Amino acid sequence: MADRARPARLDDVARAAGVHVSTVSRVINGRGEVSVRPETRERILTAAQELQYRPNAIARGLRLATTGTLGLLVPSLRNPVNSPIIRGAFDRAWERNFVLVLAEDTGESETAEDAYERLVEEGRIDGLLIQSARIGNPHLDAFASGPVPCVFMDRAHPGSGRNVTMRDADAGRMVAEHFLGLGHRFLAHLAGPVDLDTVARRRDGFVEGARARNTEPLVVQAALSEEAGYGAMRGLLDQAAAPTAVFIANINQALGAVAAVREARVRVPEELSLVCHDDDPVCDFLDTPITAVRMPLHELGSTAVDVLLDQVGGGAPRNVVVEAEPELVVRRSTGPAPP
Amino acid sequence: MADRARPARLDDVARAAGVHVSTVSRVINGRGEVSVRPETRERILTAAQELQYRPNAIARGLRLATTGTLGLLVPSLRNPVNSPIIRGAFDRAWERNFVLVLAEDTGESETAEDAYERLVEEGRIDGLLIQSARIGNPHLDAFASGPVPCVFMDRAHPGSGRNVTMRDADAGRMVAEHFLGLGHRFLAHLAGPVDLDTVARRRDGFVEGARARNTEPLVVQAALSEEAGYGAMRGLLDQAAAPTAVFIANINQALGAVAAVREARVRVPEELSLVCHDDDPVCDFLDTPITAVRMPLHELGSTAVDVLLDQVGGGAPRNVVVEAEPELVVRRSTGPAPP
DNA sequence: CGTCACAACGCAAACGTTAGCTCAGCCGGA
DNA sequence: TCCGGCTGAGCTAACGTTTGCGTTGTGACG
Repeated sequence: MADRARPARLDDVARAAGVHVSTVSRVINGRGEVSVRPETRERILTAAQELQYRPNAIARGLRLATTGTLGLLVPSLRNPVNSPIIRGAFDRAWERNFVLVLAEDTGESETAEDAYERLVEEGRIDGLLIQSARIGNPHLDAFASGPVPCVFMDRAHPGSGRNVTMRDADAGRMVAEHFLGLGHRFLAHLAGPVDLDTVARRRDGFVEGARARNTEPLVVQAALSEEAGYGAMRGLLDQAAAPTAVFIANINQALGAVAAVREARVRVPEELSLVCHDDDPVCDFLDTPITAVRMPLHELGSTAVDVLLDQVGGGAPRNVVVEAEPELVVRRSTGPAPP
Repeated sequence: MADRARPARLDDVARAAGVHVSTVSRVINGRGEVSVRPETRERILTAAQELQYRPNAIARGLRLATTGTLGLLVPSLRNPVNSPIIRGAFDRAWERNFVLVLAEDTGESETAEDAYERLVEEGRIDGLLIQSARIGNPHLDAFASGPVPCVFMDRAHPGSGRNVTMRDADAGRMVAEHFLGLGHRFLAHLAGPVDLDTVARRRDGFVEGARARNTEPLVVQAALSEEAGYGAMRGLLDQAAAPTAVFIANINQALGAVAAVREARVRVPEELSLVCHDDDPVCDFLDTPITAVRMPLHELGSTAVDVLLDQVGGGAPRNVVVEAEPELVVRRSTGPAPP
């Protein structure tokens, strides 16, 4: 019914209100201090309303050299941990009147550079969020010094001076203290690849927390996958003196580890306490629901957007650690140390 | 080092090559049949290369009234089922030289219309993908008849004539046949809300498959949540004559249902066989890994993009069912019927 | 009554592309 | 030799906004 045929332009509104386009423009996005008669303003506003006028973002983008769009480069749309971050970023961006375009860095050949070309060099975005940058990507520095502001979230890009991270060390420390408080003395950490700074910080916090009470935890490394978690946990259980409490680096490892524990018929939490980093809906529905540390992922996304927009607005790049504390969600996989 | 200060424009390339901008434009995105001397063409091309020229997407968008951008409206970034769809859409869009902007319809107040305004009415996108539209949204018809093409994926919008769906009925039928093949005679389906067409088709296929062998399955409805799955499964188990095989509508329900089964100390698959719709990494890591039907979600996303771009290119809207067959991933939760 | 300041708007040039039209040469054929 | 057609470009007007500047008209003030 409504003549959707051609969306109304500034000119249409101007004609309808009997004024010039420039006046309409000023009234519509003037911040109040435009000198225009109240009566004229009213006329313009109602005309705009009736014609359902919406400013064309593309034309405005061309004129203002700013698109109202942010890019989000994610390592994998597969990993469920990403969604709260994406969501957090999306929500805040939306709130602040920006839209988000997606790009995926699958790690294959040149996908990151391809994304960079398509988004940054073609002028589609005002700022770029890089989530968990693939470490060692030689183009990262180029991104950081490129024509549009960018911010690295979760995994930092060392030396870039524009990282938004979480209190990973506190998470590790928190888990260590939880274990120690339950009387455990032989702790272990199933760590991920420690060239990931986020993984390294978790480990450091855990180790530090244990040492503060004169305990040296065992640390083993494994990839962040189910298979690796399975293998690493088997290794731990086969030891002469097996640990009584294990902190697992992420949910995927944890799923594998739990399978290994089940296979070995070790009882949780009577004989072994488990904590997993990254809370996930699944944690609630394993045979024994697993205690997990919930990171402020949503806040990570939203503050990353804030920090980025600060840069877009002309602010200097800076490193930020999101304030929110990691939270330990205690379920049934942790209990007092065996006697 | 490279003077990122100001990205090269068409004009810069023209000056460098000693020709007019229009010639550069023609050479750069001409499809070959432009009449220009090979020598000139060469000169332009190398100049563009040296200046690292990239066409400005915004300016081009304004001129061509086409943005090279597609919108993706998703119901929730939380639901993990969405990610393969998003990924599929993203991949194909990227392949076909489109970028994807995200919008979330949280279901609160006016988020869908808000997204519509920001994306469609402000002219940011050339087409809109609507994933699992919230049923009953009064604006859906407006979307369908709006100024930019749109396509509904997964959940159809009845009568819109632009739905991309999967072979849901075949999925249901396949599960029924699997059960029947194992000798089960008392089947049940834990269905979702059947006002969702996708849920209804699954159910119909299941029922039909059972009836084809003269068995009338029990169908109960519950919300697509863990709690509802838990409750519904309790109800089934409490029955005088409990079913020996249950087809569960989605992964969330399944997690709740599995918890109920565990609590009731019913052995799977000895006493009860379970199949869950929607395969998920979790399925592998439950105490007894659960047989699931894997839907071609990635294909759903990619063909939705194809169908949409067809419309964008001027093609008439149409309904499409993605060809790929649902696949039954047999795990340990299904076995022969108890004697 | 002349001048001046200021309010209230119009004009036009940009932003970077693209495409229809124009136009100068040049070659071939009558 | 003249004309027509073709090749290889250039010119220019858009696309829809924004904004610095120019131009009116009005009231106040000396």
